[in-house]
Amino acid sequence: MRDSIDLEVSHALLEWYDRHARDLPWRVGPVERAAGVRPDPYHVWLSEIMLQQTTVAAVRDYFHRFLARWPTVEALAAAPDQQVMGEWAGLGYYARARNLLKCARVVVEEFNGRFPGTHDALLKLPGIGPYTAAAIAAIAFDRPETVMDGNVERVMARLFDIHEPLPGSKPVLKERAAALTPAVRPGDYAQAVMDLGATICTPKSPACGICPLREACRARVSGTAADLPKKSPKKPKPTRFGHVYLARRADGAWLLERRPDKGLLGGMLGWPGSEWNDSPCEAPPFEADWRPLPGEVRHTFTHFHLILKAHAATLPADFQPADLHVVGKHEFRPSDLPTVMRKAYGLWRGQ
DNA sequence: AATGCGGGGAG
DNA sequence: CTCCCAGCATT
Repeated sequence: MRDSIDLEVSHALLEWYDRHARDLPWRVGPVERAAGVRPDPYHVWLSEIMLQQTTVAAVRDYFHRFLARWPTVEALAAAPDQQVMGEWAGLGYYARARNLLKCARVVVEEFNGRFPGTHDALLKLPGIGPYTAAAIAAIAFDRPETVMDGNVERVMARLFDIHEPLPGSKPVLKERAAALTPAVRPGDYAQAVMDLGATICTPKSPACGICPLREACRARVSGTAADLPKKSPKKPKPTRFGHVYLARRADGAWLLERRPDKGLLGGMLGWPGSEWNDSPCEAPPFEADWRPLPGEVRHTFTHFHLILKAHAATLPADFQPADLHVVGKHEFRPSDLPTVMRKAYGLWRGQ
């Protein structure tokens, strides 16, 4: 049951949000919102998928490009897979892009192009988990759902001075967040907590002095805000090594592989090469006059560091190995490549 | 409950 | 360097 403290907190947050809400491309302006205009579910969904484990700054341009190229969910559903993967290239977590397309096609084929408006129905769609289902239901459909993301976890841990480390504390944090979720304007409230976490209640050196919740915050009283939430220690990242091979034909075409859908960089284009192991092992995809490119590629993935040596060769214009894609000189866009592969191309350009 | 999965910005 | 980000799918 909501007590008066809860009401005070959610009211203070909404009031703060009305004055300080960030102007984000997937939001409707305050004037429209006051007139009862809801944001487009397609825009909300697209932004929420992009924002999974990704900062607003990184998402902004991608969101505009996707919307310009595919203005509706029908347009996106009809897009060729490789176009969508290419447009997603550089944003990371490529399973999101594969699930984005799957989801768009389900929405078009099974829901007549309209996103379902309940948490449970949204949760069944590809790429939509508990957080995103709650966010879309609250923001686009005005449902009183409680969103739980990294921001909300941090704000709740501090507001209630919870010292139990994540992820064990998740149920308690969720309970606290649910108790604060108001019946009115749940979508604005959800975005208010996340805005607060992104701009005031930040991971390091939070701006407690200007926080709208400073009176209620128990961690501020204890002086523990900057140390919360506590997290269980994480494993160190090993370093792996490998080789990549940049083959260019005399006609300017490049030889690339499409990586399998499962696993690292799944579904993306990349240079053929060796496995990535503890020790480097050369593995040219075919016989050629390979020359080493100066320098090396250094890149860090979620769970390991990678050091790549790159090799280049020039081949006859009619050369075409069976298992590689030939990408013509004028179709080849480095921006279609994931970042590590883009870095390897950078070595070739800089040679 | 643990693990795999990108990339960039802040400190 | 380390940490974190509007997490999800899989095992």
